[in-house]
Amino acid sequence: MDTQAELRFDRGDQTPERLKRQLSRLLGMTSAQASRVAAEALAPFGAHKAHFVVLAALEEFGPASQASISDRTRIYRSDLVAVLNELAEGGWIVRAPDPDDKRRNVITITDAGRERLAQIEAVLDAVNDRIMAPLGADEREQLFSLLGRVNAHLASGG
Amino acid sequence: MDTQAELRFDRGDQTPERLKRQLSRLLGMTSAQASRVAAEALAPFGAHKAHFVVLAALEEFGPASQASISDRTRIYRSDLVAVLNELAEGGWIVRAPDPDDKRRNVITITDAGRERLAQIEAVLDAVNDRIMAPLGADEREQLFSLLGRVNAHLASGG
DNA sequence: CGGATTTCAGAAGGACTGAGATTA
DNA sequence: CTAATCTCAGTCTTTCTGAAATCC
Repeated sequence: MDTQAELRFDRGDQTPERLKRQLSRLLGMTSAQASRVAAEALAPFGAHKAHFVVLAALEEFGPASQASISDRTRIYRSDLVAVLNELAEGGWIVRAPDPDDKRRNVITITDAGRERLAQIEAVLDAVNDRIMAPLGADEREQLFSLLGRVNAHLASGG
Repeated sequence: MDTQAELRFDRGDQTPERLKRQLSRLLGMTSAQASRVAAEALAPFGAHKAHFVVLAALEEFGPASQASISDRTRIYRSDLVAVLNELAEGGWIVRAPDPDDKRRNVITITDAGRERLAQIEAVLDAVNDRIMAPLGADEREQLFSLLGRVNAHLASGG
C-alpha cells in the first residue's frame, strides 16, 4: 500500500515540542497502532477483540447475564447484543432465557467457545509480545504498573 | 448523569485475568479516558485537540503548506481541511495561496492564534497533570520513555 | 506523462446516549 | 410506581481510504 501512513516514517523528527509532553496524545497514537496490529492479527480468523473479552469473562466467571458480562468487560450493554449475536452464530456461546428472572438471558460458553478462546488468546499473546518487543521483562511490568495506576485513577473519576 | 459509565466504578474487581495482561486493552481504556478528560476541558473554550496540535506546529516551525503540517502533526491531509477551516474562521490562522507553487496553500498563524495557542496549552497542561496525578516526576518520565519506545517501534512498522 | 497538493465523500471502528418493551 | 434488563437506533469522534481537480 502506498498510502499516506507509509510516508510518515523516517522523516526528520519534526514533531512540535509541545506535543511531546502531552501524554494523552502519546497514549492515543500508541493505542491506535496497537489496536490496528491486534485487529489485523485477528482478521484472518474472523475474530474481533470483543469476542476474546466476552469469552474470557464467561470462561473465568461462568454463565452470566448480559448485564453482568457488561460490567465485567466494560462493553456497553447495547453493544454487547451484536457481539453475542456473532458468538452465538459461531456456536461459541448459548443464549437462553433465565427461568428465574424473565428479563434476563443466561449466556453460557460452549466447548467450541473454549477452543475458540484458546485460539484467539494465542493470537493476542503473540500480538502483545510484538507490541512490547523493544521492552525487557522488567520494563514491561513497569509499563503495566504505571499505565494501570493512571487508568485506575481516571476510571475512579480522577 | 446517571449513565452506564457511572455504574462501572466501585464494583469488586471482576476483570478476567486474561484481559489484564493485554497491553492493547489497557492502552485503549486509558487512552479513551484521557481523551475524554481533555475534550471535556477544552469544550468550554470551543477548542479541539487538533487545534492545539496545528497551532503548535505553526508556531514552532513557521508558515507551512498543508502537506507539511500533516507530516508534522500526523493529522491526515484530508482531515486537516476541516481543522484549518475552523481555525481560519476563528481568525487564528490565515490560509493563502502560495505564489511559488499554485497547488499549495501557505498557512500562517496570527497573533490571535498565538494567544489561542497559549490558552489551549494552559488547559492541556493542567489536564496532563491531572491525568498523571498518581505518578511522581520520575515515574512520569519513565512512562513517557516506555510508551515512547513502544510507539516508535510500532510507528516504524514493528 | 508521472507526481504532488488540496478537497470532498465516505468507510470502519470504538465509545457512548436515549428510548421502547418487558418483567421484577 | 420504580427499577432492572435487553434491544434497537442513533450520535460523535478518530483513523483511514479513494478519487477528483488542479498544478508542478
